[in-house]
Amino acid sequence: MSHPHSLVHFLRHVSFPPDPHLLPTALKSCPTLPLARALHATALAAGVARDPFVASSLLHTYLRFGATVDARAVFDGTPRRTVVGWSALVAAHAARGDAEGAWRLLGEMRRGGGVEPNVITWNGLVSGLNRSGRAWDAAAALARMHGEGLLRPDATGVSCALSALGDVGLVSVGEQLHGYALKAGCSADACVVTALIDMYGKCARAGEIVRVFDESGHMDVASCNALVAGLSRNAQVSEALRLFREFVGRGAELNVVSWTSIVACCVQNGKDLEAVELFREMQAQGIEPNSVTIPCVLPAFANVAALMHGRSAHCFSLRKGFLLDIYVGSALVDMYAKCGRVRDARTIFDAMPSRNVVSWNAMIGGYAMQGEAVTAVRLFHSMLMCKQKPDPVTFTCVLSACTQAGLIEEGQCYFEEMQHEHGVSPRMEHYACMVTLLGRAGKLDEAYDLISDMPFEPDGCIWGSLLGSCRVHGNVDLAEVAAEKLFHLEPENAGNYVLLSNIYASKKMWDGVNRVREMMKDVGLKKEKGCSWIEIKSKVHMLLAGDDSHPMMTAIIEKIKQLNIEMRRLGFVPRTDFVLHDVEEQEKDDILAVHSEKLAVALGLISTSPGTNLRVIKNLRICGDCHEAMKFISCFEGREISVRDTNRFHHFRDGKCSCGDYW
DNA sequence: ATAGGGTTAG
Repeated sequence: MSHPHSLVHFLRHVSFPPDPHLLPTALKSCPTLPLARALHATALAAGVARDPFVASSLLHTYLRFGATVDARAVFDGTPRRTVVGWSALVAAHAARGDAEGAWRLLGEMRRGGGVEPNVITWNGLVSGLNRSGRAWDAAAALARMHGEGLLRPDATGVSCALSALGDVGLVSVGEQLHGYALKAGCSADACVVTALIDMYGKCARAGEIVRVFDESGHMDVASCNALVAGLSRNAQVSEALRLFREFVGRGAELNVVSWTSIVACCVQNGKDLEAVELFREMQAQGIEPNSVTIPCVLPAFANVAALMHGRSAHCFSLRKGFLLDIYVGSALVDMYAKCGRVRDARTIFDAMPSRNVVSWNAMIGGYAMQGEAVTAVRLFHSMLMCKQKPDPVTFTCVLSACTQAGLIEEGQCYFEEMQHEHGVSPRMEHYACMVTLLGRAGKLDEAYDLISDMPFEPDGCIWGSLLGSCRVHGNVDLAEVAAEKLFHLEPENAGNYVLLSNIYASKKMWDGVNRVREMMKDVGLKKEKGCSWIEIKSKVHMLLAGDDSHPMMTAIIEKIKQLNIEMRRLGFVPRTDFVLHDVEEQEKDDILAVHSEKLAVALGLISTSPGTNLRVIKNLRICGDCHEAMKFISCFEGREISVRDTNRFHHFRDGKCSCGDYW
């Protein structure tokens, strides 16, 4: 039966009536709805459509293609309408999210058909509603099943309902169901245990998930997986890793879902290098990644710019046919864009068989990150032409593109259009983009007015953006306003004090400088550790500011010293004003020397052959001094260097940067 | 005819 087409061909062209024993087999493997209809016509012509086996096959085949009307017509023509057919119809309506239709059928079967629903009918209803995202209806259906007093929900129904409750965060109902499962004696069922772990995990009850798992007392792989996912959701990455290692050690039969879960867990909790390592280990264990694993691991490659790993995931996906998958495609677009290969990203994007809002956002965001604002905006218009509805993320991408390129009127235009033409209310990040857009262009008062008119409380990013712009344009008054808010919102953020101090210093307002310095002594400051990644010969190196643990650190420092001498000789002046002011003047050079992006570039210079391009990723924004230094190094060493900071890409070449120093 | 676990953009 591997060639249904030939079978259909046979059935249509034989000169004697088709065998009712053959039709169900043909229907079972029938690949399309039109062919099913053709087979139905054949059956009618041959007078066998009412044969119980043929009719049942027709019913299920129509339901498989979602053709509920055809299915119902066939069912009504059936001599004896049994609970099996009714159940299938109810489940199909529920699975399409048609709760009302499903309930109507349930009533019809009892009154019109004189058939009582059984536990399978109810379970099918709960399960279908759950899968179609009608969580409330699913919970209500289970409650009613219980309320009817005739049927006790079994493990299947409880599992489905728990799954639905987790999705909408109805933990109190979930707890009641947990209690029912204990009473009904199905709380040890493997599916119920897994569903409980899943439900508690989605409702932020990290303690409960471990308790349920421990009490279950046996190692079911799906429960293990739910546990890892639950811990991941609740940011307990070390606990998840510890348990995963324990499962491996105890010889649990972990599958591709288990490995995908732990990889996803690491990626979602900022442990990119661990994710890369686990992905490698999974394959060493003989578990082959599938089309879910790939989009899980790709962000890890993107975050540390592991282009070679990303490329091999691309090739693997190509061989496996995963490029047809919208998740895989979107994640590849994002990965290439974040590795600075926006053209490769575009190739993937153009070849995708279908695109959703995530795919478009990834591509538009990719251009924005490159500072290719015009292309980003053009693509946004193509998106609208393709009838793809934009979402809040789309506008974050479009507005940030405008910000990078100083497209002020355009940005303001999209900010208006977003609200009035696309019905997207501005969120914090949209205001942050607008404040940056106006502030960079020197329209500080307009930026301040916008903040004042915000319908909700501005956060630290908003005021931080204003403060940064005040630094660029030397506005002390607004800087003091912004800084006061920031000292309140994020008192431990060292950068804010430094910025304000720098603004005072640039105006020679030494009283202000001293005042800020005093404040810094009083509060416990937290500086986020600068961290950069560079991929050299398929290996990703991580370099931390002020950390000398890299095995090649002596050579790296030597290289930086040598570069500093050359820079000095050629008239390059270090921008020491980007350093914290609580550092003695003579130390400033040394502090600057260990910014992580410089360590990464130095390592790249001494580990690759002359002329090789270098790609560095950094967890903070690049500082002005490093920006100048990169320009110099690109020229002096004859290298192309790209640095992706939290904001965008900087491509250094022949002493110039692609951002045109506007950042 | 019904069941539980992993996925992409900012």
